Amino acid sequence: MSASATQTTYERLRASLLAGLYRPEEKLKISELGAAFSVSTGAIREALARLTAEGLVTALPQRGFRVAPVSIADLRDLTDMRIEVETKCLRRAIANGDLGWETAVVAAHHRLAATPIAADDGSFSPAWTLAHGDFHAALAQACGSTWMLRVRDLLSAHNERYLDLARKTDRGKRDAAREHRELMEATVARDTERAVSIMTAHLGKTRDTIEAALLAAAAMNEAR
Amino acid sequence: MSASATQTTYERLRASLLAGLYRPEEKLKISELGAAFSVSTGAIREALARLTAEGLVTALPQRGFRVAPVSIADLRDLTDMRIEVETKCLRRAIANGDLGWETAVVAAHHRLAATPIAADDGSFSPAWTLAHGDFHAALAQACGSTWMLRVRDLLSAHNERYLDLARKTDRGKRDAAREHRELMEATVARDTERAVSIMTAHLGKTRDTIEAALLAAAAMNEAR
DNA sequence: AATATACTTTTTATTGAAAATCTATTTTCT
DNA sequence: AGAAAATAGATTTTCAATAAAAAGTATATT
Repeated sequence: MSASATQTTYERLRASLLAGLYRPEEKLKISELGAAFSVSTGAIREALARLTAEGLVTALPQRGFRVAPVSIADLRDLTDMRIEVETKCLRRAIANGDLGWETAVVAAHHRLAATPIAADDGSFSPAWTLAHGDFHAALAQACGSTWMLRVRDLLSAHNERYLDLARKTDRGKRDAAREHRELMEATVARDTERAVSIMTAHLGKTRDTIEAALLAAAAMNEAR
Repeated sequence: MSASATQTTYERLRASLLAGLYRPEEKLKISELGAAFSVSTGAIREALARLTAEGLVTALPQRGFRVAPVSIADLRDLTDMRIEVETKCLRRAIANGDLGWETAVVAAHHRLAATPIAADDGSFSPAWTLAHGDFHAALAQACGSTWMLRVRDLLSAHNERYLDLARKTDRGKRDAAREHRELMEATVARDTERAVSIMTAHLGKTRDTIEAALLAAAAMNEAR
């Protein structure tokens, strides 16, 4: 095995979290996780410590770890920030990006467009989720700022968690494929203002969709 | 003891790191740290894991932990990002902030202005460093966005590390006290554009000062 | 019936030592 | 001499046992 156990445990746990395998505020019992991943509690603890620093997990001293909570307020705040950062990245990438970057964007879009959005059970397919994340990452990549990309990654991770919560709603009511295509086209055409405006609208729509899903879920819970 | 051992260890280690107690790229030996803080390797490991997620420490699997490197390129990138985020926070804070916030800004400035900048050995005094950090934090506080503040904190932490590297240079050549006072005045007067422009200049000057110090240090190393 | 108290169980926190891995040095061979 | 291999030493990683704390449960008390 190349990487260490703690490293792989961290990655696996993070992936599970982003895939929505655990519900928000659910308690993450160290020994259970250890059993599930078949590593010692030490490794789990270390992974959880890192996830805590990322904000994906909250730690209460002497009281263990929980999945970070979600809320509509946080989603809105997160999206505001994402719009700031993603558009800033996009502007800089369009200004700085070379042909290699352009090619990567086109490639990532092609893969995204060719990947079926829905899995058998009606939720987002994992392949689509991956391709979608990669496409957005590809757009930002040439921004030339390590710090911007780092913050972008952090925000994306948190957004992915929300995306997953909304994975059974509203799909198809919006033409996400078209939004992505237009975003790609404007970017490759180096039409900065158009690309930024599409991106802003795209992120806003995503927020609205998730918000609706969260409200629907809350209403369901209310009427249990 | 109120908090847990891992928690306090994390905080202590982080403070040491921000205070520049360990040099960039210095190896952080787990057992040594354990002896220094008199806790077990597990606690150290957990603290280091969190610091790794924050980017203050780098982890090489099977090869331990090191203090994150510094570079002029990173400083520039960091400062660019800081200017983006700090000004965005400031704009929003000036728009949203209530009297309580205004009061906190004035108070933080008063403390900063009244704290001697230099310690006996000529470096920044810890009290000044603290007051300085608090003043800048106070300015941003009312921005109304948790995410923005979170990112701001992250960037500030990294900046503090750089500040410390420059702590023996150039102090006095610039009138930081005046910059701070003008920043406070423009903010309290709700003069957004003026405050933003002072902030931008302030962060830029800080970067230049640190850059000069880094170059000087590199030259010294060259000619060892 | 509601609250308080003592007891039990579960879970977290912490430790130190064993196992695995790396680094530097020495030795061997071409 | 220079490269490859072996060895020894140091360090990291992992683990499982112990201690401490919190949560839960049942019993007693007001």
